[in-house]
Amino acid sequence: MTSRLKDVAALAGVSIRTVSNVVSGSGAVAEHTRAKVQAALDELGYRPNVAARNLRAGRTGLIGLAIPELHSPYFSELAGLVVQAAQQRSWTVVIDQTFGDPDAERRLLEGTGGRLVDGLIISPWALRPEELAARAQRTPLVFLGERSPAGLADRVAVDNVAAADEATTHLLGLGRRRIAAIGLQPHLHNGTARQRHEGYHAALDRAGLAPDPALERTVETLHRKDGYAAMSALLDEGAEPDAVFAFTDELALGALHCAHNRGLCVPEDVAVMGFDGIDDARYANPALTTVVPDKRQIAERVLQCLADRIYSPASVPPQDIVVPHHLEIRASTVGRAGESYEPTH
Amino acid sequence: MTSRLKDVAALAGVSIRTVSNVVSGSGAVAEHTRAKVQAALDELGYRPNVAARNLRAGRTGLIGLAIPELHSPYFSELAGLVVQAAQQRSWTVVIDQTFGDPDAERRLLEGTGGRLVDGLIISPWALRPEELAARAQRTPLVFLGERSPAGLADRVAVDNVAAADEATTHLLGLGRRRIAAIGLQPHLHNGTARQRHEGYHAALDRAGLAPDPALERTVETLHRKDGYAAMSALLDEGAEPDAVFAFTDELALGALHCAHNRGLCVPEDVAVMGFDGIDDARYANPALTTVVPDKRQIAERVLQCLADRIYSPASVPPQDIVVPHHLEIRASTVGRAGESYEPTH
DNA sequence: GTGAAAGCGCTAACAA
DNA sequence: TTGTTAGCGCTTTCAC
Repeated sequence: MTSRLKDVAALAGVSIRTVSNVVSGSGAVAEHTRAKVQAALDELGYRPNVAARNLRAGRTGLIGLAIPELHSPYFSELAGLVVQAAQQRSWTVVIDQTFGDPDAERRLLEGTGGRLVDGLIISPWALRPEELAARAQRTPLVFLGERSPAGLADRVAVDNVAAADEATTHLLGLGRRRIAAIGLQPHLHNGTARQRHEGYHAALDRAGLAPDPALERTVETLHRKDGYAAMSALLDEGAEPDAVFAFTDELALGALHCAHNRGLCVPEDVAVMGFDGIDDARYANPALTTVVPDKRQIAERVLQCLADRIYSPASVPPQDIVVPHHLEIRASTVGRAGESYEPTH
Repeated sequence: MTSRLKDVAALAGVSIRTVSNVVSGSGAVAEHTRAKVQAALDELGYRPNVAARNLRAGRTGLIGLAIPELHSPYFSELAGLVVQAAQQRSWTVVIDQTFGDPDAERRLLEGTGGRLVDGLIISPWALRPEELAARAQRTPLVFLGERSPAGLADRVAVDNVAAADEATTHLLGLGRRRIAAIGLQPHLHNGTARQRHEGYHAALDRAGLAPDPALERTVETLHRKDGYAAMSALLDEGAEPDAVFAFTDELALGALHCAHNRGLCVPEDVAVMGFDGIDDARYANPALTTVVPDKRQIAERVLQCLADRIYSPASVPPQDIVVPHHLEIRASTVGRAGESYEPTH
């Protein structure tokens, strides 16, 4: 069943070397010989053995993608794009889920798997910058998304502060004055929540509004249920928000569902917006206004960085790549006008 | 940087064999020696070379997961569970997206990658049963989900006919009589749509209702936008449905969004239900009634099958494993009662 | 244009 | 209990 180069060589009556040349397309082979070898190749249904190849080449052709969870729409969309982009570069992607577990992140950075991958893309979550720094020198590494300290390794992200500022400014522009923020994560050491929080404050500040602690909500994770719970608390505790800026779309969708269950009108009673630009947002009821990072470009740039690190021995200083984003305004903030919005792709 | 067994052996002043024993934990090593070796191991930061190991073992420790697209919630949830379950068995998962492309499916079945994976889990989409059969004999193979012909290889799926019947029966039980079906895919050769269609008919039949072609809608893909378009057409063409059974949750969410945009009340004017039990369904407005396959069990059984095929040379006849499902009844079909439903996890 | 052979790093059969 | 060594299948240098 499993035929090796040797078998093909024997059948074709040539040496192993010649078969190898035919398979790889390298080296010069006489047309006559090539045909003979190809016939043998086909007859035996030869498939190269990757393990042997890798051992020889010192590379595996695999790259790792470490994300908190595949299950969440933002990461699955991103992962899909990374897998696609990697394929174009003849890389195969191995996906690891860290579930926000610091030990899992640590293990991946240390490369426990034993040089399984040629490079690693990681979206850190629970690890402190110092610890990341200490471990970042093994395999080529790129920090992904908005949750990584700059200066340690290449990093690809959107400008979270600016984006959160724009989001908040959009709500302010609609005349909202009691804008809640859902998604603070003071217990985590990634910068995302902090940066979005900062942008939110900056916008309020420019509008001459003082931040109200009663309107700022901490969440444990970024799932819909946390958004739902935060919104419930906000309403129960009489914070009386007239708008909600959720730091992720999932949180926003949870908040939206809560508003719906409470019989509130969105956006009349309370406007809601999210961040991430996931597909669900477009089809929510009402459709959710959100900040959309250019995910395709994120995937592309991340792989570009990795390729540079893997193939170019010359060590360039860590790059900090900022990917564009834009606001997608829908019914959850502008109401009727957006209500009649017909989705297009 | 990259140290090999040989280096460790030299440093510890023992043979390569002893180091190997310490690393793998096999073989008996004197406590004294072990400590010495361990010290050397730590000092050099030794990491085994997987490629070499694989070459030796004749296995790569990788399994492939081929799905239409990672991007869709149903598949990303499933993929997340498969990755997790695989990890417990010390397997690493390589994800491939076929995007419903027959050539991509063909290539994967043929194992173009060259024995990269020890086994393959595939959710076929565009390939005909005959073709699947012809190619199914290379690496151990398990067909995943509801889209695979039985009898060719192991297969894990829910009972689609029964599930669709239950779904339709639920709507009939609410007094609905003009129940539309969204999600027919006569152009595809996978059985899913056909089976759900069959269950839908069976239920109508038992209720003494004749199927109305005007209520049955074909879709090109299973995305939300297709559900949206199908619902639009249904309404525009005056089919006057009082309920919609969408063959997937994504389609249902598209339909729901369309109903919302048209100002229809769900479920008063039209009840909507889906199939797949994705997380978005729970938080839709109104929350979506859906058929929930036990995804965790699907992942578990799929890996079990693969493990059996990979480790047991004895060739058992192909198994056809049916995984349980249940109806999750929410506001999109039962209205107010379910409206006050507070999500719990 | 083709063949012979070394060796990638590891495991395990055989020796001591 | 530990050392020596053959090969896993492939690529590639060196020789013809």
